[in-house]
Amino acid sequence: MSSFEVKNLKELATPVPRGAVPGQPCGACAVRHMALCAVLEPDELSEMSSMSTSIELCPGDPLFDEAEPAEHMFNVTAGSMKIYKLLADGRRQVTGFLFPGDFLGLAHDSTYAYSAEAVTHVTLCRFPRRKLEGLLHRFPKLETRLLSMAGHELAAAQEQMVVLGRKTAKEKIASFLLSLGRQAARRGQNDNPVAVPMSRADIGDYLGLTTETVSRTFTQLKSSGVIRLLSAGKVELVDRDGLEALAEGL
Amino acid sequence: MSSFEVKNLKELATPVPRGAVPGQPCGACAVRHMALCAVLEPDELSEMSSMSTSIELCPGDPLFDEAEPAEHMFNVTAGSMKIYKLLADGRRQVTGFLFPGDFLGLAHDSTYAYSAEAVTHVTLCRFPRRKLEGLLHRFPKLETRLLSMAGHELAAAQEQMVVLGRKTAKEKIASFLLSLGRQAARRGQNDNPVAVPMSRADIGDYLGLTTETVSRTFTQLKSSGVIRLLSAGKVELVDRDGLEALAEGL
DNA sequence: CGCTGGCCTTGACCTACATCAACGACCGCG
DNA sequence: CGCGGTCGTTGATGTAGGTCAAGGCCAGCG
Repeated sequence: MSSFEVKNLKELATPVPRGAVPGQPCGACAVRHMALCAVLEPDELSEMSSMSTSIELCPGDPLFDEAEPAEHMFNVTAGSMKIYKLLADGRRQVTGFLFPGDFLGLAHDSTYAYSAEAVTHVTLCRFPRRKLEGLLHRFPKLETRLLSMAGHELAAAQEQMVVLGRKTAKEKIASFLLSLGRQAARRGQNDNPVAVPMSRADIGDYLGLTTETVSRTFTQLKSSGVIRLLSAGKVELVDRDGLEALAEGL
Repeated sequence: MSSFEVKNLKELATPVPRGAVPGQPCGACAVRHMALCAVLEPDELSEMSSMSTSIELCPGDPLFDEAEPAEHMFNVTAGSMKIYKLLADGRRQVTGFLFPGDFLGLAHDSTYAYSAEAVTHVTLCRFPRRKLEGLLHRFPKLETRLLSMAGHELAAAQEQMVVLGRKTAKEKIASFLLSLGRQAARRGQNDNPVAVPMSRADIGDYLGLTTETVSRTFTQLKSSGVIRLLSAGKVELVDRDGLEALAEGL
């Protein structure tokens, strides 16, 4: 059994409905109700499905790089990804983590505005950009849906600016854990213990901290009893109210 | 002559085409080609115009507050605004500055996700949210346009995350000045010297710094000869290449 | 079954920026 | 014309978090 398949099985072993099984039609997709395509009727869906390809990535695999021509758009169906931007000297800012149902590839000009890379084993639907844009025009409700998703992302981006610009390390980590929990709950997954599939380095690059500070802050929260660090990247939120107070600096 | 009118005259005295004159039809609007309504035909435009009201604000006037029911959407036609979020203890993060042509009021649920306040004297078009949403559905190209504007904002938000999370004070200020210049150029205004209408405190709250650090960094950039501080909130970018190098940390 | 290479954690030290405080410039106002 | 308030600048000092360095833990592999 190859290492790839082991990883795959691990993913599938989680107790939660996962995304599209490659080769299966969209109708069976576990994340359709959260994804862009949630608003489509069966016949419209099959049209959208006919222009999509299923993609799989292993942890660390890049999906695309910043400034590359944006020829595709994607929908995450299982696993988690990170998107990030780099400075010339290698400093990195992770601008978001993506989970099943999330859309990926909105580019305001013809190139990607950020790089995207798999955090866990990931499956995605891939759409040729041009074709999907055509579909958006033929099905305005798809465009409405995308606008609403973009509005969500914009609000999340502004919230993240507050975290980056005005919160302390402890507040940042507390906010991060709560936000992971909320996102998991929205997808109908376990939000306690919450899955933290990304590395300390990724978390640091998301919150504007170093891995050392992330690590220290985790142990600090653990020592004060508001969280417990479990194995396999799970964190138990022991005192959610306390965590919420910490996140707001109260 | 009231102080309000004096301020108004000051605004109008700038050498650049300003926004809508209250009472004038949209057809005469100086920022229409950059605004949401750019894509409408004259008859469609008059329909949109018929649901809009013209609004004026003096510096410091609030337009709406975070968490307030989002009953309107707006289009800035002249002047500049700031949008921001507050933490419980009063820490503030300015998430953006808005200029003529910018759209304002995208709320993902029924309440505003941030507060908005005038920086200079400002004029806006105000649309009832429900009516504008109806128009979006009747004119899908309006929705396409809004989606494209949201994509721009999303890209800008991600760029700002890099600034907040990974740049030093000097890099932040350099990036900020260049970004102000680019935005001014896009609106066809002077980008050198660039207008910096907001206070040091606002800049600090935008960049995740204190007013003291903003001030010190300005004088540092001035001393090293890359900028000159002129009167009336103008900054001359003496060495734009140098500033660009600084902004990227080179 | 011991080696190797990622991650994560912990410790000692340092620095960029915050904080606290004073003061100058400007402006509308009495 | 002198007064008070706001805003910006500058200086002295403090500190949160960065940097540098050393192990610890664990999984995959020879």
